[in-house]
Amino acid sequence: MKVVFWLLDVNYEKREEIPEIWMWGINASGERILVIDRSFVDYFYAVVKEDREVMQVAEDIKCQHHASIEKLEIVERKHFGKPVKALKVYCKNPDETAKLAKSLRNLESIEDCFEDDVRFSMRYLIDNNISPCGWHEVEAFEEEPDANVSVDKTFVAKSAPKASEKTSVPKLRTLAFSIIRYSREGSPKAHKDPVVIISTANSSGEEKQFLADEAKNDKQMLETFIEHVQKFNPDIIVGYGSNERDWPYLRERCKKLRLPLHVDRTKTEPHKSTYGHVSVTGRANIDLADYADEFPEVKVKTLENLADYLGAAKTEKRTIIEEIDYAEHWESTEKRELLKKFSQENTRSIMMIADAVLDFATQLSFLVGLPLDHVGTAAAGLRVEWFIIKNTRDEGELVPRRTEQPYMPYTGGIVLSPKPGLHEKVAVLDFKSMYPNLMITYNLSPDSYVSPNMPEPTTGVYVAPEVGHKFRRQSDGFFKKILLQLIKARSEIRSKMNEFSPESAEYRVLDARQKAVKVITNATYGYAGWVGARWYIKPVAEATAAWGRHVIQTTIKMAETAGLKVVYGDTDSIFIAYEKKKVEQLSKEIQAKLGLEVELDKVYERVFFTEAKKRYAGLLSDGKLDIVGLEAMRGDWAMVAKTVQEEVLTIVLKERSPEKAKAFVKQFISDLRQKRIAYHDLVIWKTLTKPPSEYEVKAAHVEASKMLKEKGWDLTVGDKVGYVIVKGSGRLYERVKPYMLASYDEVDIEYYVTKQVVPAAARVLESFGVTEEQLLSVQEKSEGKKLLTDFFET
DNA sequence: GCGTTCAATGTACCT
DNA sequence: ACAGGTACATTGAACGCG
Repeated sequence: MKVVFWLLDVNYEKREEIPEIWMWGINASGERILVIDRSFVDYFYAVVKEDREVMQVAEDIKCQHHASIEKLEIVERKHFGKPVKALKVYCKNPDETAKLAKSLRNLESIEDCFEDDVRFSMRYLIDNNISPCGWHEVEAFEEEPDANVSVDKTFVAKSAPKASEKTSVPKLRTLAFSIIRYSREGSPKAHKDPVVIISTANSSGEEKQFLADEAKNDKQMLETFIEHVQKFNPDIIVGYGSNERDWPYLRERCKKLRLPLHVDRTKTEPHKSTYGHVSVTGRANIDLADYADEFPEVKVKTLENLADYLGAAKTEKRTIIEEIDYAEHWESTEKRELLKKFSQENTRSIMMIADAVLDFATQLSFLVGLPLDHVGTAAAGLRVEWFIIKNTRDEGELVPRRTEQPYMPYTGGIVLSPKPGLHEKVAVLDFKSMYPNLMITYNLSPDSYVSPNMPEPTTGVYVAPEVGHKFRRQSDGFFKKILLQLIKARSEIRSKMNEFSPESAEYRVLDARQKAVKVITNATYGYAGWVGARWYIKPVAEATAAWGRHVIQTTIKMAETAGLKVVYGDTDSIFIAYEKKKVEQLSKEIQAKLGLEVELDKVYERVFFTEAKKRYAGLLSDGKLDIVGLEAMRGDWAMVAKTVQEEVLTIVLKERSPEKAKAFVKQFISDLRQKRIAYHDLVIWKTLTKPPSEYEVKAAHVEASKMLKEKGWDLTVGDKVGYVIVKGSGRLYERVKPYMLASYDEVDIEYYVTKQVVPAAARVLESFGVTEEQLLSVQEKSEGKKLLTDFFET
């Protein structure tokens, strides 16, 4: 019978020594099904040395390793575009593929072995062109389901599944959860500290909370929670920080309580995979923290901040309870209610983020071919890499091994020094997807690179400016093929989007898909220059950047020749005085001369530059302000400084009144000194980028993290530390306190005045002759009427 | 011995 | 654990002065 299913998860099991691929899916009628394929045989490639007789080498190996080799084929493949003869070695036991490859690699007749590092289940997906989060068809027969497997039906595949045309996404059951752990002092430890609250919410709109008993025993609660998961039987489980915190804690806690944490579909427990995610067999476990980078506007990526950004704040003002106060809240009858409410709110926030992110996650998984639970934890470079692996199969290109490479930096894009001050009517012209298009135009790819010791092809080469790297003109490299395919796909998706209303499910899915395509397209250049890339060839990235410099420099010259003043530019954009006709004409000329598309990205009514690069603010015709690079956009400045700077920019750009801005700043400083500003707005957040012991100099946020550690609160690399500066003497790092451990009275307000608010404001106002001293002076005359004495203020 | 100078360190941003 | 280019605050040792 023909079975059609949408692939949710895949894993590999071995039953009676037979390797099985298990595909967990959903069929068109919404049944949860398992499709088992017992026919797939793992393999790897052994590339034979050029001077060796391939047949002979094959015979020798077959004899020598007949016990572990299922079969052996002689094949033609490519390695960085170069044709090679290889043996495709099929292995009886997938668990021993790498071992066998390792021993063959030592053979004198073998150059190297490849793809033994592609895991069995990924091998299966790639070879059969199966995409997670996509629909497939398979000839199969139904089998009696295993008692330990919770699905509606189980099938055994008679042949490999085939991708289907269907592009919809089935209705998925999603369960969100968050936990509250009780700890009297410091970070909770699973061996002693119980989980006291688990809050859940699901895609059917139900919310359920589980509580420990009065003696804080959590065993029964955990049991009920596990039952609840099984009963709802979700396809997707979402949490925030769940891979690093919740799952490991629940696992350890359950182990201690001798309770099997059976939340999956096969009665096994969540397990940490090599990719860093926690895998729940038969479901997709997703840690939404892995998608927090999708929201760069949110600087401190707490659950609350993300939810607020996504619109939670509009509905209701929540009370945030710090982890440090959980125990106290649990102990008090009234406060416990607040804690319960807070916990449920957290889960609601998780659901909200899931709504904002899951379409994208699904489409990314479908595009790059990594299972839904892997794709989130996979770093950008690995997402690109799996996409390449999936899409170079038909090329016959072997997947290179990851090798240790020396890091050699190279020159990147050009940044122009801005013309400081205010400018009226400035157009921003930029090249559409400049790097991907350069890679297409000049065939920049790992397999089309012509190294200095290679003979130049008769059909000619492209020679990159400045750096001189050569790439063959004829026969497209796989980067070019892939990028063309991606760009075409995106424009097709975007035109299809027009057929639907922006509110429809179809539109949402398509939008998520075009976003996924864009992400992979734009990351390809970065991938090319990444030393850790399997297909790392430095000249590919270096030549791309060199062509980019050539293009932007040519563009600048053409603009100037056309009589257009260039005010600023960065990598793939130029800011020019806006003269409609001339700019339109220029765009056409650039397109004709360079073969790349330029776009009039925006026109600023007015734009402000300091002398620094990468920092400016522009006013758009709809009254919106674009602030770029300045303190107001940074996460490591106190809110007081950011809001003041934003207001200053607004006044200066909209009203052109530095005087008014100055008055505003002075008023604000006065308010600040009178403590009329929220304590929260004084907190400074900085990331701990390495273990505290590895810092070479003392730093405020590191000292703050040490103080937290003293109190038992562990922070790990990547965490943000929130601190305030308190009164006292000595270096800054000697006057720091974690914000939860300090009070307003201790705060050194003058630090915030002189080192946060004034510098942020002066960054803008100094261009207009307003000095830091003037902002700090108390008796300044208003309305801009300056007295002689104003110039002598200190 | 003390204040000043400046390269190094560290973080976060832009395209 | 995608690239390079850039700004800026703070540290801490070298430096200059006397």
